[in-house]
Amino acid sequence: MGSGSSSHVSIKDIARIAGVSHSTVSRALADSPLVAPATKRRIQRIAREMGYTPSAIARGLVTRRTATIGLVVTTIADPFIAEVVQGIEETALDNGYSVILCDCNAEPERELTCVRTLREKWVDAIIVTSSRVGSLYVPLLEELGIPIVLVNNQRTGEYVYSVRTDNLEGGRLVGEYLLSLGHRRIGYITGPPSASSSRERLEGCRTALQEQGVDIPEEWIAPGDGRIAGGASGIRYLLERSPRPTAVFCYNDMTAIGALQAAREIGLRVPADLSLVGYDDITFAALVDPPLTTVAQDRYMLGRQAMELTLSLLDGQEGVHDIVLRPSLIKRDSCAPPSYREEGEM
Amino acid sequence: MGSGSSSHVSIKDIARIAGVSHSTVSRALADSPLVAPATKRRIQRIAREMGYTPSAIARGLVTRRTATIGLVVTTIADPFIAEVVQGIEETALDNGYSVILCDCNAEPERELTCVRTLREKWVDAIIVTSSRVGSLYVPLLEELGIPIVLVNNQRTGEYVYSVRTDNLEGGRLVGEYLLSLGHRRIGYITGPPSASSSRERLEGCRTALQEQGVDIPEEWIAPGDGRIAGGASGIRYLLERSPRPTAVFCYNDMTAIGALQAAREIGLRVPADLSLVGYDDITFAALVDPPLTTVAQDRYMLGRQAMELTLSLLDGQEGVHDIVLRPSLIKRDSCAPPSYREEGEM
DNA sequence: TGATATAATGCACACGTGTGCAAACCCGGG
DNA sequence: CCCGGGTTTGCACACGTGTGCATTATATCA
Repeated sequence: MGSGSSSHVSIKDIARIAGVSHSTVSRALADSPLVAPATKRRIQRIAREMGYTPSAIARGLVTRRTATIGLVVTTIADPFIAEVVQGIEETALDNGYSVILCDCNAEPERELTCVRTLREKWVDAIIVTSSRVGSLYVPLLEELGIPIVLVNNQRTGEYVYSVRTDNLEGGRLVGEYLLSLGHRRIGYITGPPSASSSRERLEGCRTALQEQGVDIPEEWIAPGDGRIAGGASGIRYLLERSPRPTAVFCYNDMTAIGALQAAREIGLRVPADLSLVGYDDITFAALVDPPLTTVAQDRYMLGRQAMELTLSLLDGQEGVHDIVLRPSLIKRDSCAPPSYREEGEM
Repeated sequence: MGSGSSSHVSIKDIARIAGVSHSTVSRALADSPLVAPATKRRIQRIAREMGYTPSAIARGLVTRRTATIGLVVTTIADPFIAEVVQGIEETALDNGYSVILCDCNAEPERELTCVRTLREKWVDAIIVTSSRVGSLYVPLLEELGIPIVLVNNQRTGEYVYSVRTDNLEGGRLVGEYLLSLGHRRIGYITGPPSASSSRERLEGCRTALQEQGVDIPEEWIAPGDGRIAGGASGIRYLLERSPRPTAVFCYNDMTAIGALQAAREIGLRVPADLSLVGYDDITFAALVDPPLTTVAQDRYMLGRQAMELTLSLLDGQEGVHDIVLRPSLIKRDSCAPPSYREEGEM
C-alpha cells in the first residue's frame, strides 16, 4: 500500500524501481498497446504500490488540456444559481473535469481578475451563469479562443453558446392557465428594468391571452424589482386601478411573495379575492400561505445541459449553439376562478 | 495592444523580440533587482504589448505552488453552505488564489473522486464545508500533507484546522432571552440524530436555564430532523404533553417553520399562545408570519475566516488551530411573554 | 592604467509528463 | 546461419517557467 510519505512520486521514480525508462512507464499507465502486456502489468502494480498519482499540472503543460473549466457566476449566494452550479459541477466531476469557481459579484475589477485567473490557469472552457445581460467581459473571454457557454443568457459570437429556459413558453403557460380558470382581467408585475427575461415572460403571457382576444393594458403592468419590496409596491399600484385585475402574474416568486403579503395587509384574501402566480419555484414558494402557483425551471438540468454541451464542444463537436429547455407550471393554491362579485364590479 | 491572436505567448517569445534570454524576461517580469531598470521597463512594455499572460500551469510545476485551493462541500445547493462558499471564494480571489469546487453530495465514491482530483491538481490547501461529522475521507485528505481547514466541524489532527461558530453560546443566548421574557417551561426540538450541533445548542440553552434553576425535562425534548416535517411532528408531540412548554427552541429555522405551521393548524397563535425560536437566520425566517426570532451565524464571515486561516497557514504561520465565532440573537416577533392563562394552567 | 568589486546577463538544468523516431530485441522462415 | 519483419524499449526533445552558477560588461578605486 501507499508509503504514506507526503512527497509526490513521479513516473521517474517508478521507472527506477521497475528498471525501465520513464517513457515506458508513461505508456504503460496510459494503457498503450506499445508496451508488452507483462511489463505493463508489472509497472501498473508498482505504481499502485508506490501510491502514484499523476500530476495534472505537468500533463496539462504538455497536452495543453487541463481538464478544468472556469465557472463565472454573479453570486453563488443566489439559490437559483447555486442549483445550476450543482448540475454543472456534478456533471463535470462525472466526466473527469473539475470546476474553478469565480464569484465576480458584478464588480468590474473583480470580473477582470476572474478573466485573468482563468487565462493563467489554462481552463479548457468557460461557463457563465450570470443574470445580467450582455456582461461586459464576454468579449474579453471570447479572446481566449475557448468555448464559452452562457446559462439563461443568450448571445451570439464565434465561441459563444447558450443554454436557457424558454421564458416565452413560461409566460404562455401562465396565460393559458389563468384563462382556463376564467380570468379576463390579468395584471403583471415586472422584474428589474434591465431584465429581458421579464419582457419575455410578459410577451409569452400576452400571446396566450390574445388567442382568446384578451389583452393586458399598460395600466395593469406595474414596475417591480424582482424582490419583496417591488412586489408589495407593485400590487398596491395594481389594486388602486379601476377596474382592477382579478389575477396578477409576477416576474418571480420573491415578487409574488411581496405581493401576497401586501395584498393580505390590504385585506384581500388569496386566492378568493385575487389570484397570484410567481416564477422560479424557489423552495419557499411551497411554504408560504397559500402555497404559490408558479413556473418551475429545472435548474439542475440547466446546469447539467450546460456542462454536457461544453463536453461535446471540447470533444470537437459543433452544430448545436442554443439549447432551450421547457419550463413547467406548478399548480398550488394561490389561484382560483375570479369571484363573481369582482366580475360584476367591472 | 494585444494582438488578439488566441495562441499563448510565452516568455521565450518575448525574449526573442527583446533580444535577451528567457531568464532575463522571467526575472524582469518578477520585478527582480537583478535586472537593469531600463531593460526591465523595456521587457515589461513588450510583454504588455504582446498580450502576455503567465502560465500558472508551468509556474506551478516548478514552484510546486498552484495558488489554488480545493473546496469540498456536501451540497452547494444548501443556501447556508453557498454563503460560506461566497466568503471563501471572494477572500481567495482577493489574495490571488482560485478555488476548485467539489460537490461530493455525500456519496462515498464521489468523495474519492474529489480527493483524487484535488491530489492531481496539486491544490495548496483544502477547505471542507461539510455538515456531516467525521467525514470518512478526512484521513485520506490528511495523507496529502497539505493544510485542511474544516468549517463548522471540529476535529483534531496534524494538518487539520477548524473555523466554527459557538453552538453552546447560541443556545445560551436563546435560554437567557426566553428566561428574560418570563418563560419557565421551555421545550426543544432536535435536529437529525447525528448532528452534534443539536446537542451543543441544547446544552448551551440548559446551561443558561440552570443559572435560574430551570431545567428542560426529557419529555419536553422532541426528536426532529432539521426539516419542516420534523418540526411539525416535534411540535405536535410537545403540545400533547401536560403540562406543555410555553416556549420551544428549535434546532434550526426549517424546524421552527414546520412547528409554526403545525401549531397554527392546531389553533395556537404564535407568539400569544406559544413562543418559537429558530436557528440559522435563513432568508425566509424574516418572511414567515410572524417573522421568526432566531440565532444568526455570520456565514460569510465563517468562509472569510476559513480562507484567511488557510492563507496564513500557507504563509508558514502556525499556532491558531481553532477559530470560534460568536453567534447573535435576532429578535423578531415569534416570542412573547407567556400568557397568564398558560401559566395558571400548570 | 590595471586590478578588483559590482552589476547585468546568459547558460544549463529542473519540474513531471507525453511522444516521434531510432535502436534493440525477438521470432520465424528461407 | 542470416535476414526480414514485427514487437518492445529507450533516447531525446517538448511544454513554460524559475533559479544557481558562471560569465561578461560596467563601475570603482588604487
